[in-house]
Amino acid sequence: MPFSLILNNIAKHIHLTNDEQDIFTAYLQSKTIKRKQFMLTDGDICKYSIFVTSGCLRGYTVDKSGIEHVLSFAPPGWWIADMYSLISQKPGILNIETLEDTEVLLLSKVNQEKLYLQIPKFEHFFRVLVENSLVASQQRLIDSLSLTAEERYNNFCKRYPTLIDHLPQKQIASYIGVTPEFFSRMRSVMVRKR
Amino acid sequence: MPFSLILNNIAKHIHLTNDEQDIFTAYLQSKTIKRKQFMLTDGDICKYSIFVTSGCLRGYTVDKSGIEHVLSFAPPGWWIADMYSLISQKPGILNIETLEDTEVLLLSKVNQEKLYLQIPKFEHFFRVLVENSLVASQQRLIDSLSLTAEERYNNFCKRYPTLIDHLPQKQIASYIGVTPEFFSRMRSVMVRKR
DNA sequence: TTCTTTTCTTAATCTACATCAAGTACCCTC
DNA sequence: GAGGGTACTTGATGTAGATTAAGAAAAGAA
Repeated sequence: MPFSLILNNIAKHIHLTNDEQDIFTAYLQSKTIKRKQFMLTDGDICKYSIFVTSGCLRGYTVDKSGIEHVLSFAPPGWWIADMYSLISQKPGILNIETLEDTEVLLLSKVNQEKLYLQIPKFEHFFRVLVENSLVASQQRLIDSLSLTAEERYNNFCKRYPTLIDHLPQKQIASYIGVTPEFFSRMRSVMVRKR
Repeated sequence: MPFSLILNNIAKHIHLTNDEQDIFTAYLQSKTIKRKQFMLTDGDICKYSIFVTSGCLRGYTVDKSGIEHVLSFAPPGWWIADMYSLISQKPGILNIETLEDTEVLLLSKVNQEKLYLQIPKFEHFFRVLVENSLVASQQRLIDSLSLTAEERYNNFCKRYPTLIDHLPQKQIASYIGVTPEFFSRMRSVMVRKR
């Protein structure tokens, strides 16, 4: 069943009865997307929380000089959305794109709110989820203020071990906040150091 | 009454009966702190969410070169805590210090959890609060990746209009992520531009 | 008040990283 | 297996902001 990953994920934080599991999964919409497709683009209103069951996505913004900044990668078992737009239902600034062929489960904002009313435990689940995102986001902000590019790269390797050999270098460069040229040079220096 | 600010704050998101208000305020602990006192230091386990009723606090980390990085200011009406430590109950990395004589209300983690059980609406309230923090934190990360120091300063002025003339420049410099020297120079250039 | 400490300014020099440019190694697709 | 993107490398030069240093101004403490 395609739901085992998401249900195990939830079971880490709240216990659902079989009936509740059925209610929940009925609210989900399953989707398969080819690589390099957009699930959301700059200016869209974000209507869904996306849960990844296979493949990988990235969320990024484009600044006024046209440079892309990757905010997050979403390998299997992770959620991704434009939180600003999802909450406010105003046009967002995030682009969400598949990096390879990908399967996702969509939970619409409308269904998410029904879920809060029907099964209040989900308020708890999503609160915990958002708390963890907040901690990660704050830590990344601290890192970007206080670490060198090389240290940020080492942190990235720890945080996303499955992604390193699996992702174009320019995407990693964008995530840690340097140009692909500098990233390439930095890596060759790191290899020489050993 | 010292509770009107916090109750109005909550009323923006959930409705509480008079009884519920009483339960809630009974969980709060009121405190007055002189300026330059620490409410939390690096390595402490964070036991409280802090709500500011008057004065001002700042939360900052110190990196390995000894440089301080301000993560947030907390003027009246704002919450502040070391979220990582509060959630995990492990030693945190944040220092929380009063910038002037300050009055706060403390909600202990223990009481917060009792509140979730007794008045489940508070799950909703704190979920929304954390969601908003997450959006702000992500926006600040995007800003730090894509804007110049001058643009970040302009954003700061919009976000914290009450604080600008009221806060030592070095604190603002630390928040936007530059040295006090560079900040001073930048401001004099900005004045000349007009 | 005077003394001490902290904050702010200005200037010279330095560095991590960006930009521009050109070449090389890949895949994909037909 | 030839052509055309896209990804990666390497080098020369440019720049935002850091560092160091020293003096001026402001704010607390006594």
